[in-house]
Amino acid sequence: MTSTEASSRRKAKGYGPERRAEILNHAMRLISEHGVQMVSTRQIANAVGISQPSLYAYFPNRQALIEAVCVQAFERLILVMTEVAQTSTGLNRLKSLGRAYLMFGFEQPDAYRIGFMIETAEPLDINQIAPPLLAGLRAYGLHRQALADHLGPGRTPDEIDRLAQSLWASLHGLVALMIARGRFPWTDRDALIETHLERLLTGL
Amino acid sequence: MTSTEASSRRKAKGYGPERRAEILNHAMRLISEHGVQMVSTRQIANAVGISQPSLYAYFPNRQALIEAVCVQAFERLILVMTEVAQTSTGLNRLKSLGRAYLMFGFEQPDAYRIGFMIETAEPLDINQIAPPLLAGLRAYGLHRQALADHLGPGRTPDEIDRLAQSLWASLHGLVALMIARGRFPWTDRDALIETHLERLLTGL
DNA sequence: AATTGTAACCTATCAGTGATAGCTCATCGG
DNA sequence: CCGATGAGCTATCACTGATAGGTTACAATT
Repeated sequence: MTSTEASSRRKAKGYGPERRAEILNHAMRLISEHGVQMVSTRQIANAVGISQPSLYAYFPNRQALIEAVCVQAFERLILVMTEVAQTSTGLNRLKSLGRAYLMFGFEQPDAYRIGFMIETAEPLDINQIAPPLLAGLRAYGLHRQALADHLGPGRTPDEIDRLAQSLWASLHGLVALMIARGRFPWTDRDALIETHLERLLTGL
Repeated sequence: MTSTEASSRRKAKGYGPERRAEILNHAMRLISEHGVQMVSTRQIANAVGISQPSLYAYFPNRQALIEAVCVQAFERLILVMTEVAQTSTGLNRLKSLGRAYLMFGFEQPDAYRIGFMIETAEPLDINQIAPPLLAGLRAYGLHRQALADHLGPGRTPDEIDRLAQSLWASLHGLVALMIARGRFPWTDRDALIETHLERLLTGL
């Protein structure tokens, strides 16, 4: 109903970028509905109203399409985190960012899944930087910057990286595990979130 | 070279359980070499020296075969964690368990993926949970018990659950994120592991 | 207004995938 | 020696991601 089949035999030409965005939106919806493994290029093309090979005019292969979907999801988190980062400082900012990150995951599990839980392929070429990695770096960068600001000078970049990545991974772990194992007898979510943040930030 | 092709046109009959184990061993080797997504049922059957449909006499489908491989891997995790749990006590035991858990994830990423990262729509009924998930639950049980032992009496079960789940999620986060985002510029893995364990256990 | 070049789109097809149907023949109890 | 059993096989299915090459819409040029 919502996704109209191609009524005419051939879909009108779409201006490059617009059609690309159209493909991404349909792909994101289908993936969040059925899971990335269950969505084929033919299903995506059919939803858009074009033929399956036409996708390959916009993406070199299926993997690249999936990665482009991930980039969109990252953008949403970056927006939220950027806003939160401007409302506080120091340890409070770090905690608020963490809480915003967790809440984003719980409230928009589909976006979170696509952004952080769908695996990307191993590097084909070391020199080529994949877009999802760049988008992920931006989100992580906000978090790392907040940590660096709180810790103050006198820390090596490597030390900051280790702490930032450990903290980042711990935040991810709670969201990812609660999404992937929603049937597990978790304790009260809000209490668990506060315990998690409290434990992670003590001693910093 | 290592995997002998079927020399005769037809492979001699194998006694059920032995052939099943033979299939699992070849599948485990192929998966560890090429990754679970890159191994087809035909490749597995070819390595064993039987036809591809013959696999379906031992496993209802490919997913069941993969899960059986993971159960083997998980048995090793539980074995390692059980041994570790007996060689130390208190905080050291908790730390050793965490380290063993992390190393398992890094060394058996495919087994880890299926056990902890692939989402399931399975029923809550404990008797119908897929074997790999049960193995994961058993591992969590060892972890929670070690934490309870360390904390000693005077803690409510709910308090123990919150701490155990927060800690477990943090461990999971590091493995899951490093598996799912192998392209991210992580700091030195061993140093990151130690920093992670150190941070998670301070204050307990 | 007709022409032409570009590129967006198509159909047809490929090799490879997981899975099923149905035949064959090795093995063993009688 | 002979049937029954079942482990193994070949043939085939529907579907996947991807490629080759023809077709047509559209804008720019004449």
